[in-house]
Amino acid sequence: MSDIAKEAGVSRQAVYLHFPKRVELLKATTRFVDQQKDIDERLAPSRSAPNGVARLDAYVEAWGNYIPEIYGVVHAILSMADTDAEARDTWEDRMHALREGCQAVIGMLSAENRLTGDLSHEQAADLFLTLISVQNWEHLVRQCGWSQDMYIQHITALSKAALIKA
Amino acid sequence: MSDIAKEAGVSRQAVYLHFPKRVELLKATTRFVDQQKDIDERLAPSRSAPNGVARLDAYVEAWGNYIPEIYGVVHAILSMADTDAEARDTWEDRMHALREGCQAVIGMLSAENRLTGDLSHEQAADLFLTLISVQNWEHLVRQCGWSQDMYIQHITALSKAALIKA
DNA sequence: ATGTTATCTTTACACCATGTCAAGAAAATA
DNA sequence: TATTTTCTTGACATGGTGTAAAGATAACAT
Repeated sequence: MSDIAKEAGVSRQAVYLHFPKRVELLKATTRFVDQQKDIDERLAPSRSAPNGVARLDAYVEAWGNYIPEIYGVVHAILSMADTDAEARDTWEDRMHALREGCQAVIGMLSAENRLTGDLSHEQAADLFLTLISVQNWEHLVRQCGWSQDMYIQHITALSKAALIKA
Repeated sequence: MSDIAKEAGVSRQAVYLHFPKRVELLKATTRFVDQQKDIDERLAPSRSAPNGVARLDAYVEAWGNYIPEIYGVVHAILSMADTDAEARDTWEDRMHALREGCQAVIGMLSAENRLTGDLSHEQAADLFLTLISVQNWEHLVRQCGWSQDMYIQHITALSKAALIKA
């Protein structure tokens, strides 16, 4: 909080005046970034995709390329989630929103009879959500040094392998 | 540290006497658990597997079933890794050891010409390591409520889909 | 059994981050 | 110009990590 105040050229207490708790500041930051980077517009191609496979492609690409934009604040929230219930809730909200996108992909695949047989819709969403998690991005891109393109390409392939009927 | 001392029926300072820093205690705990639960023995079936696919199966099963045994202390180390360089090193050491197992699987698959063509050995190890990460276990088993069996089964299938030639 | 050493307890303190509180200055607004 | 909002300054509470020193207790060796 001190560092942020300093960076903003304002006193530490002024920050607390606007954001009583650390987690409030982080929540407000995500709201701001989501609006600034226009997450909704980025997801539009997925929503208007003509079929399940195209929808999956567009979804992984949109979300996967959004992760680096929000990684900083997401990481901060995630590191609070162990001890702070509100941080946990904030993260769960986002995961819930992301899961809805996953379910839309899965529903479309299922309607086209292209969903793999060995998964319920719930399990498929769990697995899809796991594959596109921030943690996996962090590992591949930040730890292993993969390029953003390589990441998108392989996570897409993996998601298809997991969800789509052979 | 207070809680641990209390649980151990000893003063807080007695703990600091044996483990000067929090991270030392966690490192010692992992060493102890590894020895107690005999991680080496658990991985033996993978090392003696007759072929790459069997080795992959055995590796995912051994490690995947080991994760819940060490999750507590691993989580504690991981949550320190952001701020503590030694915690980061400790975790990297373990990841390095895990990666060697991944590389053994990949090397064997490659020797049998069963490794997928669109991945270098390094990339294959990165991807394999990502799939069997503690974070993915955490998400599927703890968050989504998957059974240990279901987790092993699907992560194994996913690893095969990612690594093995069609 | 006695002296020595290692271990543990008690108490106190330093440091740092989060969060609170109150008084007054500065800025915006009516 | 009066009022309200915002910001600053400085002080304090809390909780966790880590340090330091003095004395108690246990284990051990001769």
